[in-house]
Amino acid sequence: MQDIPGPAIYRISFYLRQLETLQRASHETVSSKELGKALGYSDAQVRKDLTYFGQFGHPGVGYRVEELIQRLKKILGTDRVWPVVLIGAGNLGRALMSYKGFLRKGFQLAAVFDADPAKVGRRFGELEILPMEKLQACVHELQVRMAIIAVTPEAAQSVVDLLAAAGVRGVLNFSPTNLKTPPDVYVQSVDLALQLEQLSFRMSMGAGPPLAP
Amino acid sequence: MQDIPGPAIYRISFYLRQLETLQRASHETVSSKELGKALGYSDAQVRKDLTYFGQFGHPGVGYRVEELIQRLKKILGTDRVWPVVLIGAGNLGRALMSYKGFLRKGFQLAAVFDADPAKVGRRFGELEILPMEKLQACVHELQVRMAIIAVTPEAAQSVVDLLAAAGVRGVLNFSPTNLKTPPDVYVQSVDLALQLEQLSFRMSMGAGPPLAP
DNA sequence: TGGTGTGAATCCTTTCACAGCC
DNA sequence: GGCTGTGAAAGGATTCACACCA
Repeated sequence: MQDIPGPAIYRISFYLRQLETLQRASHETVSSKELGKALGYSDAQVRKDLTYFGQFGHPGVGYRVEELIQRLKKILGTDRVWPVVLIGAGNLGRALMSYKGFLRKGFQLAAVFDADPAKVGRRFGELEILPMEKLQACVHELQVRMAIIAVTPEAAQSVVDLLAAAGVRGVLNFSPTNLKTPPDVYVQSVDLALQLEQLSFRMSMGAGPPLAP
Repeated sequence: MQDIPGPAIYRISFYLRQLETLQRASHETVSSKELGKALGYSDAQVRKDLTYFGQFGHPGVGYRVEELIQRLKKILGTDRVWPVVLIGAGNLGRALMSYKGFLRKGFQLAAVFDADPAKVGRRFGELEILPMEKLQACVHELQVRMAIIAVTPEAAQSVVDLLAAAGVRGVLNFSPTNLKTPPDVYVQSVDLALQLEQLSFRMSMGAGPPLAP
């Protein structure tokens, strides 16, 4: 597979999300023009993006919704269920524990950990909060490759080090800090307050049209 | 102000975050090289980004941390406190209600709304959950320009329409759906499950280095 | 020496435009 | 007619390299 623009990979997720909406509305096929319009991209952009990964379209017809969904899931690696561990059972962590959207996309919270002894042992639905000492064994046992971090920024680096050592290869980080990892561990960060800051900037500028994402 | 690359605006937020970390560690000045290294950017990138907004550096010295923080805050519009309303008091919404990071960046939750009568009236700390009927009046009264949406994807579009009509100009959307707004309303979306999906993709590809954000 | 600011050059991404297919 | 896939062209963003400054 040659090299694919970073933004295109991001858009693939949006195509999939929109296709699932179309599927619920019983659309059998969709053209690059329709798909693009729904998401604010050009038709050429849609076609180019999709052909980075293969030839999924049918000339004169468009793309078959069901077929394209299956293909994109395979590309994104969500054609199966991934076990995920969550570190940090504070306000945000607990909200993530009961967030339905993860399972819908094929991610299952397998275990939750927290360093605070006061929290360890408490149950939320299926899940009991475990002490950090059990992290390594759990990751090995359940073959966990992905983790979500929702701890304080001060603790985040040491947690990600632990995770990397235990064999985790991908981390979704909600702590507002930059994490250093070996090159074989991929970190995706979401800083909630930073998102509001971006909003504030666009508005201070006079809220024109959205610039590049 | 001429046109600034979209990614650069995003990086400005990261520069600010890193500068605040440096400030806490009592650094007086920082060079573009140091700042870039901490965040994984080149020194040229840092200088180019900053000069889109003005000339903040001191040749031979670097950038003065305190000074640059003030300048960037002004650029991002966070040199003051913005009142923000939150719509949706489900799991995620309640976590956001008590998220400390917002206030630290100059965003204050002014009110919370939910359509569910069972939730209306319940208190969390300072905040009481209000019925949707009070939204319009509240936005006017408190001069609210920004909102956070944490409702179901089905409800999100009608909520954003309400907000736009009430005068809100910026929306941070946590619902996994595409929102249509007039061009003077800016929407910043965060799809939590989509973030995991991106992680899954990178890992399926063999978890190379992070591509463009 | 150590550092910024910046035009020029390079690199990457998106759009255009059209051949080919249903 | 409608639509995809794709090489070529255009448009943006990043890096280079150097003038200039403390």
